[in-house]
Amino acid sequence: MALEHAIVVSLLEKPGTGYELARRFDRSIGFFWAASHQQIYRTLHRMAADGWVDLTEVPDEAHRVTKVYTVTDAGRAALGAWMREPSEPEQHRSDLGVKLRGAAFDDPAALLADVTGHRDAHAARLALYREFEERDFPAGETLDTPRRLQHLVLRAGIRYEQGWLAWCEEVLTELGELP
Amino acid sequence: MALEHAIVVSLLEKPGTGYELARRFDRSIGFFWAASHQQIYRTLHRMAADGWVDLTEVPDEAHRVTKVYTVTDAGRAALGAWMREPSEPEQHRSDLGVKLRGAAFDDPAALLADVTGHRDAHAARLALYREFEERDFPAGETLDTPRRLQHLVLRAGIRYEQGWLAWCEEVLTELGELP
DNA sequence: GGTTGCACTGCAACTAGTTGCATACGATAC
DNA sequence: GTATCGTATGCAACTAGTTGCAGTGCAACC
Repeated sequence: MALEHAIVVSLLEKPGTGYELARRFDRSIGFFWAASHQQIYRTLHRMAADGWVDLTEVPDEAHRVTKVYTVTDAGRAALGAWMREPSEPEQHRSDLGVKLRGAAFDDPAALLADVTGHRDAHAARLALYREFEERDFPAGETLDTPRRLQHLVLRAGIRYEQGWLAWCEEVLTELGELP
Repeated sequence: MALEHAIVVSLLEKPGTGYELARRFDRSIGFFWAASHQQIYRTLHRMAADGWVDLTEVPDEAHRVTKVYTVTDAGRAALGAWMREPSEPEQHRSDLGVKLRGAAFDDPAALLADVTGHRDAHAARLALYREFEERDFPAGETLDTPRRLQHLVLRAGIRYEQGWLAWCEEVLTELGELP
């Protein structure tokens, strides 16, 4: 499991509240590790109990008390230990894969709408990632280590979306050619 | 959720016992939808209660009673209904992504072993998929509809592994170039 | 003839993730 | 002035998935 670790990394990059974390998980980090706000709040409680994070109650601009979390040395050590452990190769689960095999017992054309939707979603996300790449990691520029690491993560997202997009196109072509 | 649906598809392809299903999920179907035997047994019970499958107790070669499951009309109808529903675009979760961003606060070289392991795992799986493709879907041969659909599913696996493999290589190169 | 291995089924307890709701405050909309 | 929206935190109940264990019975090993 890596939600704890993803939270540690995000808080090392910048301390923040549960709500802020939830928003980061809707964007940057969330592109390779999704989590809902309920999950985040619950995990933060556990992490605080385990001593991975400290919290300070801080009034925000609207004078309401919010809880700002910071990583402790213990949390950082736990991250280091986890980074040195081997992890499982990524495993994909594909609804469309199941549906395609199911289509042998039904009408393959019934899948056109869903595959088209996936293609569009992957295309949109790919476009977004490419924008990030152009904006944050322009070619020919020398980047420092943290930026190069961030770029690598974005590269994974780009390759991932490219792969699915190309596959969706392939499926649409094939489905169109079936009797 | 698609475990029920994946089981329906597998049982439509060929009726079988829970154990046989578990083995199929270790191979073919499992390449795009993993499930443990405990999950499968539990789900089969629920599906039988819901009338999606029928079971007949059949003695195997060793005269022990095993339960062979077959899809009912209701199960088949449920599959058809699900196939017509839109599904979520696939979402990836990557331990390595988290680790790479974490490496900014630690030693990036500590990741070399893990990334190498992922590269090897993806390369091995890609080789396996390519073997399947050459064996079952030789180029230039005309295939019937179910086979073409199966081939498309395998193509997804090939593209997926290619993508991750290329990314791992990219990461290893970059990590080697860091100060 | 005991051990090991595999086919086969399953329970119990756990962790992870989802869904739906509740609450509270300030700002902006109309 | 009240309705609605965004920030912020959280509980409760559920579904999904994992881990560890346990039992039966055949076959083959040696």
